[in-house]
Amino acid sequence: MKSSSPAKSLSSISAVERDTGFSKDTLRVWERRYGFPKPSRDSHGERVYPADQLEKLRVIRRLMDSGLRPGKVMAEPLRALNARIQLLPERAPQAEAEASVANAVLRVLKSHQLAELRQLLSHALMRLGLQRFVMEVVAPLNTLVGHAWIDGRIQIFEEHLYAEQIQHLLRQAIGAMSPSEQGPRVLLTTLPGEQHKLGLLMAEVCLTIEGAQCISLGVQTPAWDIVQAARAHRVDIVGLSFSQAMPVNVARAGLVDLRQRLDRKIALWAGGSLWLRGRKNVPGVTTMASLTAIPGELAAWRDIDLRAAS
Amino acid sequence: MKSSSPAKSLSSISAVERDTGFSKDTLRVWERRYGFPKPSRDSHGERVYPADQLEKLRVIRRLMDSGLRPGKVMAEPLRALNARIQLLPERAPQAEAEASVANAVLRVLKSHQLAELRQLLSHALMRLGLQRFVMEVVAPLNTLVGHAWIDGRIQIFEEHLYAEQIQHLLRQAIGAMSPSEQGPRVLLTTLPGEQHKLGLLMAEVCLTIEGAQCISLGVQTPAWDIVQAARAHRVDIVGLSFSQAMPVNVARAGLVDLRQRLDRKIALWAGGSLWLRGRKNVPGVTTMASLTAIPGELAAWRDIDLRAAS
DNA sequence: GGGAATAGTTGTCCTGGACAAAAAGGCTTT
DNA sequence: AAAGCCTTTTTGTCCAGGACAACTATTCCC
Repeated sequence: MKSSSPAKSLSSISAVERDTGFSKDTLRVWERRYGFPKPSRDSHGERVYPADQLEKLRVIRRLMDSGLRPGKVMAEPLRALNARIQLLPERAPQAEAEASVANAVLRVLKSHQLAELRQLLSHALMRLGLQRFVMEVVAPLNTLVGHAWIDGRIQIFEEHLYAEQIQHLLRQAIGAMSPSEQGPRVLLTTLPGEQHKLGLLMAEVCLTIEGAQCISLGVQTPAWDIVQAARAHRVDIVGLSFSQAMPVNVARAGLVDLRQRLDRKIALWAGGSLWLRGRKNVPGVTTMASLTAIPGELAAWRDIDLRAAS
Repeated sequence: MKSSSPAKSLSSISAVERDTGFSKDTLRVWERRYGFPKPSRDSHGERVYPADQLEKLRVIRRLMDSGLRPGKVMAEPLRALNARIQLLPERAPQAEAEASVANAVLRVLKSHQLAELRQLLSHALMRLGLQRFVMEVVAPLNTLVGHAWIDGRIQIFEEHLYAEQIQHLLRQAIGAMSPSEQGPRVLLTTLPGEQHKLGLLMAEVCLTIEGAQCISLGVQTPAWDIVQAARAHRVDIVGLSFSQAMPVNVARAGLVDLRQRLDRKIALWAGGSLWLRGRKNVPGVTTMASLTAIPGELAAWRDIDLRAAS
């Protein structure tokens, strides 16, 4: 459908930055190097981006998130870029039962029926129980939804809506559990730059089920404040969540820094899908690629703690 | 308690941008014009900001938010700026009872007793009811906590913990309300750059109480995606939340842009504490400085809608 | 085949200049 | 005193083009 609006929408460089997430510096240097985007200029000589270039930039964003480099894609016409998206490696399907739930969620998400989405998710929660729901449905769904966005099968706002609903569900579940009084005290948060909240919430669910006392600070707490909070709340463990979005070396540097400043007695755990790749461990930090590792690590911690106390 | 800053905490210009909200361009031009901030340079010649300058920048942010201009404050030493802050008209909490709740929350927050904090908040919620709790306790508390952070009376992690607890409470409350089937459909989110979620949640509570159907996308949705979502979900109203953290002109530019792209029939509402200052309205956008304005605006919308239908 | 060295790619930071939008100040008129 | 209008000052954002470290791809050698 060709938009019938006669007014051609033009965007300033800051509007493009807001919409695409590419910084002004990046947009300017691309223009210099690759000749795209090539905005026209207004009377003051400032860049003015037409709508079609903005659209191409959005496609480029998707391709880059799937690993392509700008030099390759910038020169190609929009048609070729769309073809490339089709060729992206297909996702490996999950196990049978969970795959059907996941696909149903994706379908409902695309049909924009909020009530159905809520019902579907809470029904799965009831059927499987909280722990299995988180580990077998939510965790795979997160990556599935992420990939579906790159493929263009769903849009950003649909991903946002999904994340919001899951958050609602998990928070209610956490609230319904009575907080333990005796398990290890765990401080949960992410480092600055890591915005993904779902990983944190899933970890909180699993930890609480296993009898830990969770103190969540939400996302993006600077290292120094984590140290302060750990001291103030006298926690036993500091747990950090990392998504794929964060560069491995940034994460690693943050962990080394934090480990150095944190009291030796406090355990430092790093979880999240980031640790699927990159095998090198940070000394003094326990990394977990999956939520399923949590019960085992908690048991190990209890064991060590018991021995230290005796 | 004036906590000593981390021994040698140095920040890059992008870290300062993230922490203070002042753009890199602004920070550089201030250095050129006023001689402050005056970062040292690393081996590459790149700016490196010491912690005390960052602290002064945060105080400046607070003073500018209350109307002072940079030329005035930049030259003064930190001591004088803190004195100025004392003179600012502190927004008096509404009534006696709520003020005592607010102070109690602040005190418990600083004593790091999570259980007491939870109990205090949920007790206030029970006593006042959801609507009064949100309007008379949570809203003033948000600004109080924000100010206390700038003044150094509480630390970042304490603010994070507060926000996290409120979020838990409000989400549970929203989940407990049965969604309406017939009220106006409202899409809720924030523009990129605005990370504060509490304002959004408070709005969702008030709107749901008044019988609207809320569809929340969480924070930071690009304008283009808001337009797509509004169309897909056939909403009547798009509601955006803005905190003090966002520069007024950035917010205004975003609203103008969005209003232009959004279907004329869809109402655009902008709420949040940002609109306390800055009186000029954006044409075609309804701005609300307080949650208390929501019922009235909803009634007005229903009135107009009824008339349009007949 | 694996690992190290080399060559290309890419985002962010730098300087210093320019200018429009907004605010303040001065002045006259109701 | 309040309201309007003009001038001056203040202030944030944009521009160009250069530099460079961090990253990725490729080649070469064992």
